[in-house]
Parts: sequence; structure tokens; C-alpha cells
Amino acid sequence: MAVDINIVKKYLSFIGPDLQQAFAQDGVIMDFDSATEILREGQSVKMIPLVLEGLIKVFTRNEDRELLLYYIEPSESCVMSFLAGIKNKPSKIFAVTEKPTKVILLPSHKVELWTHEFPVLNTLFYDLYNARYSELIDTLNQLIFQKLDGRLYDYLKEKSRVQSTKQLNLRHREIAQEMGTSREVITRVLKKLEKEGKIRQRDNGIEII
Amino acid sequence: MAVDINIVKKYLSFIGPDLQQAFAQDGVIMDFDSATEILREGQSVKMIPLVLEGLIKVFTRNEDRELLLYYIEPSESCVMSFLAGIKNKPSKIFAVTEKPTKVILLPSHKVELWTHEFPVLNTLFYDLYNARYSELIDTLNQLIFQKLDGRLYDYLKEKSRVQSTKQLNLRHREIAQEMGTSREVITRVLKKLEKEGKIRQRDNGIEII
DNA sequence: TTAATCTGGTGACACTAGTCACCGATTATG
DNA sequence: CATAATCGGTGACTAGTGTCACCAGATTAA
Repeated sequence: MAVDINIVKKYLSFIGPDLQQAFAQDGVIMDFDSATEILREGQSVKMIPLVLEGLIKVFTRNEDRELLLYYIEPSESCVMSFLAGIKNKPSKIFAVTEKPTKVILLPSHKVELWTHEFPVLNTLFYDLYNARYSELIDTLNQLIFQKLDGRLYDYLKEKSRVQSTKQLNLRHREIAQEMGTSREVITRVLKKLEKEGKIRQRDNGIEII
Repeated sequence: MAVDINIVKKYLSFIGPDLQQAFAQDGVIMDFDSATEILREGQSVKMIPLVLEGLIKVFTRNEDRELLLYYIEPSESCVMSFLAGIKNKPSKIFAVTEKPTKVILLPSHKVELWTHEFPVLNTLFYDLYNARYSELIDTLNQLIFQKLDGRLYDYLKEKSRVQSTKQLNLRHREIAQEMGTSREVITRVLKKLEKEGKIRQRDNGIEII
């Protein structure tokens, strides 16, 4: 048995004992440090990851510009990026841990079998696909229909949510990077948000009000 | 038998005889005129549509602004929008036929059963989800990393591809609508593209070179 | 300690896209 | 036929962003 069944039970109580058993049998637990690139390994070994603990951020890149797409939180999966990566294309999607992160890797051919045996797994993936998709749509709507100040404020609130703190330790430069713009612009817009009383800037970072 | 098995065989040769049989048994064929809104009906009856013939465009809206997301072509499905619509949320996605379109509607609870019996169906949906997802990513990348002239040119090329013609019968106003900008801007950028020799404007529309 | 680096801050400027106002030509409608 | 509506075209202006140059204070490295 590759994985301690109790770990599986602890994090994935909702999938039922049979599937837990299967996961324990064929899955592999991996722990990643913060800021580890997740995508590289998956391309040769066809494994589908399920996040048990921690946080992964998914973004797209174009030359030196990035754009944050969404976060993957516990009991979610980065099916998409992996599957896309496996298929063939250069994928244009990147996944990096933002906290120390524990995942369980499931062999994709097993997962395919399991989806026939265990409807709950099908539902899980179907929900995940949907979730990822909606997030993308939201990002897209934000991009085309909102101005930078709105986008930045939403970005900060989301960051605050996934980090579970109102004290964000962020450099202007990092924000600019993740939002696909430049540092000076972020500096200016943060000033504006501060004047509007939505945030406060401190030595160590940004406080959401 | 609700649907003539020969229709199913004709359009969906790749799914194998057993699944064809199942589709014919439980599916419903519907024909839509051009410019019909597709989403409305699906919300009470849980049916998953598969496009057999024609073309559906999917877009998002915000007040009076729209943004074209992608097209659904034959043997593809708008799973996402339907499922999202069924779930609960206001969905923010719209689907409208752009040609006369023939679809087969499959009861979603049956589809769930079939995915267990017929691996090919799982693969189909999985591929579709992936396709939809990649298209969104492409749109997103285009939006943030490209200027309007590039976007417009790509828009025209894609339009030309799905319509299978280099002579596009389009009003500047329509283009502006689908790209989420204003008519004057499109007029100007089209002029620019024409000067660059990428298109030609005629009385009846636009020719891609 | 000194030098290098990182950080936020800022003014000046350029460019893109959106808006407004208006026009002439063409097409549809009464 | 006359009038109205639509369509593309254009100049002028504005707002929002991105870019460049440079600065001062804090932090880190030599």
C-alpha cells in the first residue's frame, strides 16, 4: 500500500471508503515547498494531482508578462493544466505552489477506470472542471469590463481570502507581475485605493480594510 | 425510439454502435434557425446538447457590452454553459446559433450512466472540456497581451474559418458588438488593417487576404 | 563602512482606445 | 417620391495605462 489510508481518510472523507482504499493503493503523496513549479514533472508521468493541503496558483505567461488565473485550494485538482500538458501543446499555463503544499498524485489511467466504478469521482471532476471554467470566465469579464483599480482591489481581496489574512505581505513589483502590468502603475493605483479608504499601506505590506 | 438511428450514425460515426443505439433511444433532435438563443430552454429540462450541424457562438455580456468567447462546431457540446446554467448561477454566458443548427439533446442523468458504460463518451466530454478551456485561455491571453488591431485580425480570421469563406458579410457595428468595443474604433482599425494589406473592404463586407 | 541593491514614489510623456459630434452616401420605408 | 434610418468615415478630445527617468530611504552584501 503506497499511501497511509488514514491520510486519505483525513483529507478526503467525502469520497467514500472504497475510493479511499483505491487512492491509498495507487496514489502517491508529495509535499512541495512554497514557490515550487508543479507542472514540469507531470509531463512524462501521467499523474493527476489532488491538493490536500496548501495552495497552488495558476497563471499564464507571455514573454515576461504574467497573468494570475486562479488558485487551487485543498480537495481541488489542477486537472486542466496537467491534462493539457500531457496532450501535447505548450500549454501556456503554469502552476506554482504559493504555500507548502501536500498533494496526492493519482495515475491517470486508474482515474479513468475509477470514474466508471465510482460515480462520486466523476462528480468531483465534473465539479472541478466547472469551477475552473467559471473562474476563468470571471477573470475574463473582469479583464474586459473593469478598470485597473477595480481589478486590483478584487485581486487583493482574493489574495486575502486564500491567504486567510488581511495583512498581505506583497511587493508592488509582485502584484504588477501577477496582474500583467508594471510596478509604477500598481504604486499609483494602490495610492488611489488608499485615498479611497479601501486599503492601508504599511512597511511590511498592505492591509485590507 | 425517439431518434432515427441513421441520423445518429451519420453524424456520430465515431462513438460506436452501442452508444449510437443509446443516443437514438433517449436523445431528442432539435433544429434551430440562425440567431436563436440556445440557453433558455435547458434550465428546466436537464439536457446536454451535442451539435450535429451548424454553428453556435458563445459569449459573455455586461450591460450592453458583449465579448465573443468561442464557437461550438459540429460534434462538439456546450456542456459548460448548460451545466452552469442548470446548477444555479446566473451563468453570465450566452449561446446563440450563428447558422441553422441541428443538435441532439441527451438527458443528463443518462449521460452520467453512459459515461460509466462507455469510456468513449468520457473521453469525448473530457476532450470537449479541454477544448473549451483552451479556447478561453487563448481568448484571455489575446485580451491582455494583444492590441486591438491584432485581436481584430484574429477575430476576422477565426470568423472566416468557422464560416468557411474569406468574404465576410459583417457590419462594423456587429464586429464592435462581438469584440466589446465601439463602432468608430472598429472602423479605424479596419482602415489600418486595410492599409497593411491584411484585408480589403468591399461594399458587401470584408475580404481576408 | 561603503557600495550595491531593493523598494516605493513621482513627474513627464506617449499611446491606445473610448466618446462625442457631425457628415455624406446608401438603403429602406412610408 | 420624399423622408427616415443605416452605414462608414473622420476630427477632436479624454481617460486610462504603459514607459522612461530619476530620486530617496531602507536593506543587504562586500
